[in-house]
Amino acid sequence: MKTVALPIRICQDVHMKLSTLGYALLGLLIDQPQTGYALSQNLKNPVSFFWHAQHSQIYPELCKLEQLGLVQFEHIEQSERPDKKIYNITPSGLIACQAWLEQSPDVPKIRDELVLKVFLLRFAKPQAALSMLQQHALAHRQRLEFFVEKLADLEQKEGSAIWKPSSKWFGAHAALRRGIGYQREYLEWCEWVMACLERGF
Amino acid sequence: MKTVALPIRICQDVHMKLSTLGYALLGLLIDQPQTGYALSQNLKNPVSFFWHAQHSQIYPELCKLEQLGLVQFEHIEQSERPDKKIYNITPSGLIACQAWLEQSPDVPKIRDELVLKVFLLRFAKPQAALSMLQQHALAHRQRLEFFVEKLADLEQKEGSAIWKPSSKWFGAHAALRRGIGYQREYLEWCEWVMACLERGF
DNA sequence: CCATTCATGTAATCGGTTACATGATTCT
DNA sequence: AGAATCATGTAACCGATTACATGAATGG
Repeated sequence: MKTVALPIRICQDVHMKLSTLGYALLGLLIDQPQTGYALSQNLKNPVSFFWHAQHSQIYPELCKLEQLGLVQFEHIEQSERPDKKIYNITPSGLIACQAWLEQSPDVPKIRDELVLKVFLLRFAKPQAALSMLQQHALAHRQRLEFFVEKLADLEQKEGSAIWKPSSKWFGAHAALRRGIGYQREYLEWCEWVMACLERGF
Repeated sequence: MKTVALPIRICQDVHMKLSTLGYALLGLLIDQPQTGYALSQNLKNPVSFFWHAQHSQIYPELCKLEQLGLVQFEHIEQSERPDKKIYNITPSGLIACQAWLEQSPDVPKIRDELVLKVFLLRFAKPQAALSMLQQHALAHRQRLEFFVEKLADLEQKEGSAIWKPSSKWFGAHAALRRGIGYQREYLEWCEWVMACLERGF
């Protein structure tokens, strides 16, 4: 039996599997053609409270998307800045991203170090456990405040547009609401655990 | 050139860094000496709503802990079952685990595919997005119900002991409360997004 | 003088998943 | 006859993080 060397396959198959990062990049490129650098800024703390990535992951992923024919780039020479590549999404990239958007993802399994520690709480000194929890609760409170501020900013700038699912700002609005709900609930739980500890053994 | 075989280093340094899984295993071994197999059952879905691992990760990790002197094992020969190794935590293992327990972990960065999809919602067909969300919400509702049932079981079996931080059941109680709060909040958010979609564009 | 921004990449390593591998016993 | 339980391991792979590498311009 003989195998034939296949040419690079321009993949228009909607059912192929990309990493989530790949789809995230496609999604950001629907909005705007941009460089890998700009994409890495978009996916950097704290703008992305739902997905993040380093440039060292983004550049190779863009190469992969390009080889699959899901994005294209234009090389721009610059004199005072390093040259750059502006990436565009292709029609098949758009189709692939939309197909992904319409599939319900698996419910992610939680892996949370603090919950693990609380599970093992009885093996720690109560005082040390309490101050550990206080520190952690503080971090959550700060994140919560950060999200609340961001939402207030967005509401002020964009007004009622943030409520329309077709608007450019709905996505950020929804993500911020998720972040606020998550942090608030987490904080309440931390306070519940601390109250149990203070009520005593 | 000749290499000299170094003796195995028994590490008593409290400040060394293990993976979270390593500490999880140590914590479970404080409770009870047990085999790698039993540990993998403990860290298997759905008993662990906060940390999980496969046996292929657990066996090598136990070797590492043993080489560091944090656990020991006893080889048990069996006739009707495969031979097994029963692991025990050592005094330095206990110290290392307690030191870890008392440190506040970094607040984990959320990486949630559904939130990413909702962020990009305007690029999907509204009908498809709605049914995707309905499916996802259903999965969260089921997990929520599962946790609620588990908590009811625990409460019934162990009574008021689950409220004492020093009790064996407090950890599971707290973890279940966290799971319930998390799923409930998530579900409410899904419903909010769906309501926005239904209210229209 | 030093840090930051723009801009792109590679290499090493780590944590985790999936699959491969073996093999007796017990339950359906 | 086939699946599940007990029991232990290895190997390949993938996604993500950290560090290495370069280099000009701008701002404090």
